[in-house]
Amino acid sequence: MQRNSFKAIRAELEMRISKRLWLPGETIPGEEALAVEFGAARATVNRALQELARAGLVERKRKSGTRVALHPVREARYVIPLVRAEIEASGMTYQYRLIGRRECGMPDAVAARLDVAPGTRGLHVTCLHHADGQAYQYEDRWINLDTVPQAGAESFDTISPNEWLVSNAPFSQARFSFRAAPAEGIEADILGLEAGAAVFIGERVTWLSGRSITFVRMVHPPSHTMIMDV
Amino acid sequence: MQRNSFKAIRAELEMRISKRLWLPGETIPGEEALAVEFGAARATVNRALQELARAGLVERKRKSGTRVALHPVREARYVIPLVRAEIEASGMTYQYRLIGRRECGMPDAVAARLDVAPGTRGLHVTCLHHADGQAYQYEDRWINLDTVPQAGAESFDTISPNEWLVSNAPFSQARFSFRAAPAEGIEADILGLEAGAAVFIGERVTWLSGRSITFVRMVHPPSHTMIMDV
DNA sequence: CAGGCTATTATGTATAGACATAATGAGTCA
DNA sequence: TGACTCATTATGTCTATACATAATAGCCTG
Repeated sequence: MQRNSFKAIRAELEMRISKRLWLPGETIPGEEALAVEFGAARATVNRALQELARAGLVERKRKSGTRVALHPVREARYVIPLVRAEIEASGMTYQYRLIGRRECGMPDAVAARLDVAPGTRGLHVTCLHHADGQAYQYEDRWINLDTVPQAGAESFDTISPNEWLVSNAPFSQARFSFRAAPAEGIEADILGLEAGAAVFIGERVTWLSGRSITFVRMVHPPSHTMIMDV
Repeated sequence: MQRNSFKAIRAELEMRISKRLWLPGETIPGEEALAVEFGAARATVNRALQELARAGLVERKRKSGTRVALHPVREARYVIPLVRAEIEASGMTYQYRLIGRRECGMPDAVAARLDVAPGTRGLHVTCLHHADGQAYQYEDRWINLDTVPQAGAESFDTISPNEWLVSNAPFSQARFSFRAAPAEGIEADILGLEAGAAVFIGERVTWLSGRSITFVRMVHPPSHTMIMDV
């Protein structure tokens, strides 16, 4: 790593912030000044600062300058899972079973999540992912056929919509949510749980350049733990 | 947005990928060619492509070029929460209550998580975070006094260990886990839930350059949803 | 033909200079 | 006093050029 590379500068600034040479809330020197200090071009310092801002370590505003974030927000990485890979990576055998597949009007709640007019037709697919013969995840998915019309031609008999979409419908934005809830009706039946058992529910909506792709609800039995490393 | 800005170029390329004008696995034109096509400098195209690569839509390799990702493995950002900020950001009033604070030997399970000898002394703090008067999170934390001795001098009467540590003990690594579980004993009592209610449990261990700092178990009542945006 | 060297190529990074844009604050006018 | 205008300032972006670097393909050598 070069002495004046944007990476070196970024690392140096990161160090000053973590060692509290610059306190949270404090305004740090401007790009011009830092460029002089590091003997680099302003564009280089700019790149380093932009990355720090993206990482949440500093906040930048035109005219007022760059300040150290008050609560140095760290970001964790969470890799969006391909269920099959997730299961096979832990040495278990993966099995997939399609439960239902139907093209029909979306319920209002789903249409709202996908930001389409109420009643818009979509593809509704439900299926089950097994790990070593045990139910691992129940997947309840709606696909927006306006954005992913090719999905209409897919049976999902042997390939899960999770896997198919990963390969066929890239996305640029996503919103995840996770929560605990008591198992209810169909979900409890399918997962083989008693009603009220604490299930782990993940929901996800994905978008590509402003157009919604899919909304999925993933239900895991109580033993499931989601792990994230930073 | 300018016609030839890196954002416009990024959006156009994103569109071509989403509309499958360029198929997954396909090599797209080089920076030079795209620069000519868009009437922009190569650096501008480079910036657009780098962002797409960071977003996981394309894969770039020197000499071989840029290809549309086969399995767009994307990583989500998960911001490590400062409970108070999280609550206040949603317009609710925050309230903190210390439940217990004791310096004593760690249970084996905790010592193992913190990677210290069984029986090592640590600071055990339990407390409750309220949002608009409702129990929001029960926090059960062990602090490694070998790495953070200053914590021993802190009463945690008015400032939560979460907040204190964020400001006083930076970390370099962390491992999170999340799961759903039935509420048990003390936790159920404190959160005012019936035994067996589905609670959302987060656990986190943080480290600074190979030395463990703290292990925390955070229990949320069933209504809680954790949201993550990409 | 194996093994290693070399030229080629596409991306990666740095630079100086220029102009764009948002936010601020000072000055102006009613 | 208040509302408006305008200059100032720091960041945001773009360009043209140059050189760095990783990976590949092909060539040479033993």
